[in-house]
Amino acid sequence: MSTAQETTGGEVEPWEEVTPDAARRLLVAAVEAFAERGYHATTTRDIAGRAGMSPAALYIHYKTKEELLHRISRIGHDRALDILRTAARREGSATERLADAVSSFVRWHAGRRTTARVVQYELDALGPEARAEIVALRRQVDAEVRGIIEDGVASGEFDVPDVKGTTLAVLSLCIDVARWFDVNGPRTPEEVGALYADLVLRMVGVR
Amino acid sequence: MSTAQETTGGEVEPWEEVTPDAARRLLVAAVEAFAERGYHATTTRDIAGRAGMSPAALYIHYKTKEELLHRISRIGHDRALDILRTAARREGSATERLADAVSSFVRWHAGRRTTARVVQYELDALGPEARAEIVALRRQVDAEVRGIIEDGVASGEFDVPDVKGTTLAVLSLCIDVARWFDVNGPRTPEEVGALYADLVLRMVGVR
DNA sequence: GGCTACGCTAAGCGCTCGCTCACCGTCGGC
DNA sequence: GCCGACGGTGAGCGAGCGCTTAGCGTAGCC
Repeated sequence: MSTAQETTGGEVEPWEEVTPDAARRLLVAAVEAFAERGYHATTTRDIAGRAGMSPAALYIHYKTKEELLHRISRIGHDRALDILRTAARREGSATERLADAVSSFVRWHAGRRTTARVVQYELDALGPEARAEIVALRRQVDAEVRGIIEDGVASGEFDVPDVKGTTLAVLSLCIDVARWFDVNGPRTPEEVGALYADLVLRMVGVR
Repeated sequence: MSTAQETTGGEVEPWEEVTPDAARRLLVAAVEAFAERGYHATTTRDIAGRAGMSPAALYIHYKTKEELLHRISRIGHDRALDILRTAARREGSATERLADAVSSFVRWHAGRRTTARVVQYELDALGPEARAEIVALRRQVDAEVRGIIEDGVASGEFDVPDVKGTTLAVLSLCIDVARWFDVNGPRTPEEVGALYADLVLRMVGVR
């Protein structure tokens, strides 16, 4: 069942949209470094070193260290939003769509934990304009999940007194997976996804 | 309904165990700075400045910047564990104790969000020995919550197929409050605590 | 009133940071 | 075979970092 190219930790790296090759290698190195130590504790020398280049090479492909974070955050949020949209807009009951959304969203946060960690926890390191752009994407993420829950309430599948609060809690639960998930731990991303889908269905009152 | 001394954001600051006064002022300043910008992005000059002192004054009371983080983390974890222990060991059904534990734990993460943020998200900035000490406290936190859930399963109050996984999810949900809670937002810590207690009872299958 | 102890400051050390610049090897087009 | 474009390097700049040190004001004790 193995597919495509794999890298550290068995994660597939789909940064194919980043070209040329050297720019992608730098970006992947930055994702790893930011995830491990955080944006502010990561040096440009460390990033360049992981990519097998001299410190100056970074500035051929990126204007600043912050631009690297911005690009990573943008691509990561696009991917996260894409995952939720796919689940939200497929055919099926609200129950099925919510379970699908949560399990795939969680699988992403667990399986691609390094990326998710940077995407979810390094937002504050962005400047005002870049952050505003990302915050707009996050509002769309919220809207997709809220939409499914509203559908389930309308159809009578769900029993949810506080739709906005429950949406927040569901997303919060999924996002925090990126903080605690351990690639070498006892659970696979698929197992966590299934467990969380079940827990979330309970939260919305599916009997 | 206002009580005691208040500081920025309406939070009560109970750092009374930290003496002398200058050391406490520095520590409170560090909590605010670490919460706002993160440990690595905070300078010792910034901390001292917030406390109304020169940069060198910090080193009269603390050996290093890391010692400040260690003290904050230690006191914060002690407080968090204390909150959970109190709820876990009171009289009452597992349902009542779990609801109490979650609502008070969440109230702390929301109401004292700056402290909680440092405690929960700056762990990696500690050195190996300090981190090991804190990790031991976190295992006790986990054990308290798992204990209540196990009690509920044993008494037939709860229906939980995966106790360890559910414990993890419950704690994760509560902890993540420190990431998103907004003091100027529409919800009070009490409201979030009540909402989350309800959601968690649903997660453990209380009808 | 002299003396010590203590809390604090001004100045600055050594270092590392993000980033720049002058230069170089390679490779396709003519 | 020459040339420009491109992707890369080595060296290093100015700034800001964590932290130190010499010295100063004040309060308490004899």
